[in-house]
Amino acid sequence: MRGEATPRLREALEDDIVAGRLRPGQRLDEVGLAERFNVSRTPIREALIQLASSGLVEIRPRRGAFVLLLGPRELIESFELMAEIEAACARLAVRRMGDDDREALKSAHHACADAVRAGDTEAYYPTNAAFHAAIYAATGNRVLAAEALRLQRRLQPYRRLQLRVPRRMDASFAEHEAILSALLAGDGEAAAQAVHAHVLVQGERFMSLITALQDEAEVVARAG
Amino acid sequence: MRGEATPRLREALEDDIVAGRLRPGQRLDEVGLAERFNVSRTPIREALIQLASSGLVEIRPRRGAFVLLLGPRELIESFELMAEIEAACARLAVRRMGDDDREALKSAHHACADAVRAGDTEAYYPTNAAFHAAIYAATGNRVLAAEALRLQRRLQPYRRLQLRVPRRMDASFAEHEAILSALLAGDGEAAAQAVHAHVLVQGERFMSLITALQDEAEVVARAG
DNA sequence: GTCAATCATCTTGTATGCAAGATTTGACTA
DNA sequence: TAGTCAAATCTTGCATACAAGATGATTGAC
Repeated sequence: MRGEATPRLREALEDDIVAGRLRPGQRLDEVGLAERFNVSRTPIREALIQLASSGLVEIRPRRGAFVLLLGPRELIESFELMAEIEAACARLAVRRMGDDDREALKSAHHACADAVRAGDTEAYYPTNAAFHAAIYAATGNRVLAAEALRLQRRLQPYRRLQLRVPRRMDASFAEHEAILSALLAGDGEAAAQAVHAHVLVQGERFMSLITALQDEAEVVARAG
Repeated sequence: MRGEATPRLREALEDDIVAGRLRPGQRLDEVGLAERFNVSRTPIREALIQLASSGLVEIRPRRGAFVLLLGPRELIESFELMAEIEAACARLAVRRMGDDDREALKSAHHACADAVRAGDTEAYYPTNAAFHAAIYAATGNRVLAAEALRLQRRLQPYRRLQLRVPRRMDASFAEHEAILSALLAGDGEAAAQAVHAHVLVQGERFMSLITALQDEAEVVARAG
């Protein structure tokens, strides 16, 4: 049990945030978390600091830690950044991917297809994330892939809301199909543009959802 | 003491690393740093964790913290990521920058010119960084700009070595000039390509320097 | 009855203590 | 003489303690 508390806590909290069990805006009480995980405040603090650095948590000095709540502007900007990075990934992937990368892409796409056929929105999140991750990996650039993954996780809580939009899952999957064919056809520019649009459309359709989320989170923040 | 030890320590250590006073590969002893800054190990640890998350320090569990030493592959990959992000910045900057952004770019460029005219390599680092930062800011996307700045700082210790190459400063400045004209002319694609090449060339010319640095750092690591 | 100020309480930020793993040193053996 | 194993030492990781700022409640004044 010695020497692995902090990483374990970081992963547990990260999962809670990414999976939506901890909502944006919610306060993260050090003592409460320490009791819940049966550790002292020290490793909790260290985990929170790491989460703050990776952009999932916001630490306000002397006021505590909160699940990061991105405002409308920051959300749009984050999705724009994500779109640019994923487009770059697509361009590089076309130039460098090997047969194993191609297989991984197809396999991830099929997993998405299963979720869509089953109409299982909940199952679509991870398969969707895996499809995008397969593109990152196909670049052969681990630093780039790690960076893309970091941003992906940061936005995951908000994507989750996005997919509540009716028919969004089907539209998303159709876009995946276009991306995949461009990638396999070796058309880097087409793949880049398709990915860019695919990511950006999520950010642009957010405005109404954001305000709803903001209200919701403020209630949570005040209640907690 | 007041509640500002950790941020102060983080900035101090970050400056030391970025400025090259702490070398890549060097060990960062918690007790030693605590004594040097007259604080306990706690804020030191928290600062180190933050630096690790932002990619300047590597923490090996139970073995201590070290100034991050990027290997050849990671360096190449990092510069490629930087090139992609800066290219995206250039594209967006062309579409969105205002007159104040244009002025800031010109002003930063003139500061670079001064350093070049004086042949002052040491003064060129910050002006060069400021010129690039002006491009990030001109995108109007703060999230993107913050991300670009983070990567810039991460690579700063290595850029410093890069500029030791003879005539590199002049070549860099000439490339800046091409970038600036493309930006001011409103040619996003040209600006993006110029920036991309400008950043990537630094990574590609590194191979010989890297090995030198690796040896140097290993000596430091063993001596310390 | 409402607003403000002060005081009690709670929470964070830093210091210190302690145990377990890592490193180093020294002795013993091949 | 070189290599290996073991014990002592050092360092980290977590727990606990304490002080200062933030929050909230209560009381007093208007």
